[in-house]
Amino acid sequence: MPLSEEQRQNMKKRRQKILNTAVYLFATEGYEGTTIKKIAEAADVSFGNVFTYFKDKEQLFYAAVVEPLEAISDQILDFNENAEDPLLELQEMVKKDIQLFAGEQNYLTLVVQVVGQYQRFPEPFDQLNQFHDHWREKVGRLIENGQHKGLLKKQASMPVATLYTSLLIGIRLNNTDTRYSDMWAQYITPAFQLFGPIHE
Amino acid sequence: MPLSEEQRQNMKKRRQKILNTAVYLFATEGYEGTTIKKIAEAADVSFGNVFTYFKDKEQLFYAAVVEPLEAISDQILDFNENAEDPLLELQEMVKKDIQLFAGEQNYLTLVVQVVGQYQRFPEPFDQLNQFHDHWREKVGRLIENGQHKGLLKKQASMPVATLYTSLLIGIRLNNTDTRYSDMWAQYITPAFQLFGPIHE
DNA sequence: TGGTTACGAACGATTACTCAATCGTTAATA
DNA sequence: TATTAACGATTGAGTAATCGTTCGTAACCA
Repeated sequence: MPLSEEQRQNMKKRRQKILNTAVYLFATEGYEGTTIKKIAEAADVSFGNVFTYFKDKEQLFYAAVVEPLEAISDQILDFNENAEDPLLELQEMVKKDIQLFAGEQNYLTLVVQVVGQYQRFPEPFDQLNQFHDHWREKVGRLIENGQHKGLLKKQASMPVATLYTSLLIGIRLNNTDTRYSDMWAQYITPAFQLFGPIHE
Repeated sequence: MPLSEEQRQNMKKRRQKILNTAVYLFATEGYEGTTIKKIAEAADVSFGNVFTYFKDKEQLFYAAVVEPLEAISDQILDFNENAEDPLLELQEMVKKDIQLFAGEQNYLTLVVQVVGQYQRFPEPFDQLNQFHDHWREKVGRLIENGQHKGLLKKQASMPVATLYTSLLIGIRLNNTDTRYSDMWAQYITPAFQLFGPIHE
């Protein structure tokens, strides 16, 4: 006797609500600081019901770190490393990434925790690390593209790519206020300098 | 009957040992993840003795965040914003800061936690924030110095200064391995690009 | 009625913190 | 110098509260 489609949808929504609440609480109160009781109350769900969707606290944390990553990684990797005009592609990438990082405060705070305490969270850290390597290498190839066309200063590409991703997570860390998203716009031009553009 | 000088020295050492242990454990295991019992064992001190030096866990955490800040802030602020050759001063500053951030893994991981979860730790965050403002403004003045001398590209100085401090904490976050400190050297030159140096 | 989700009281483990007892050192006395 | 009284650092068992997890029961739907 299978469940009705409506019920399966409701359960899916309920699971997602728990997960979103968990992301927020894990991000703002840490792993041990976040209790199942708090999550249940904030998600308007009974205490025991959390365990029907997630085996235990550790698995819930893992899901909170890894599941949102898929949605975000698609946006971050959405640029053409073989662009005809790599300078323009870089500039649009920077603009897009900065806006993205400005918006995603909760989740990125959670990411910062996992990366900062990677010894405590080896499994979710591994997932983040894999994505980070992909990302950095793709950025590195776009930089080399620009260098071959004589539009960027010649220098090792990977350190620059690493500095770029470091810069993004660093800005997120340093800007506690999300509200004034105008502030973020002023970072775009100077951040672009990092790649060593050659102006004629 | 006052304590002898030797005893007061021993107590000072004991306090410092507890504090150093606390920095390490808070950094690697988080606030709630770090128990007084763990700290006492790791510092080779009895459980109850921790409370003779620190009123409670919260005060110990505050001390672990704020006390090392004084030693580090002196090094970070050690540059001349009115230097005759601001380009050279900037370059040396970058080199020094990157080396400093490469070495101080434990404490900076703790800083990342406080900044990332600033709502949970308002008092220590406030201290970090005050120092950060000082630092950024001093860097900003050095940048303006360079711009007035025609050595740096004209642009708003504060966003660049903010990007610089963001970059530093971001590199620390992205490089989990301290051992290969050679790696850090390769960041110096590209990071310097951020300030928009004008080469003739 | 049969089967699955939702619920929350109960359980053992662990937490921060207290406190009465103990230990080590100091300084005055013999 | 040897003895001892006294003071404060040190100790860890004890306390109340809270944690993650389990599980029997209730509620819901096909």
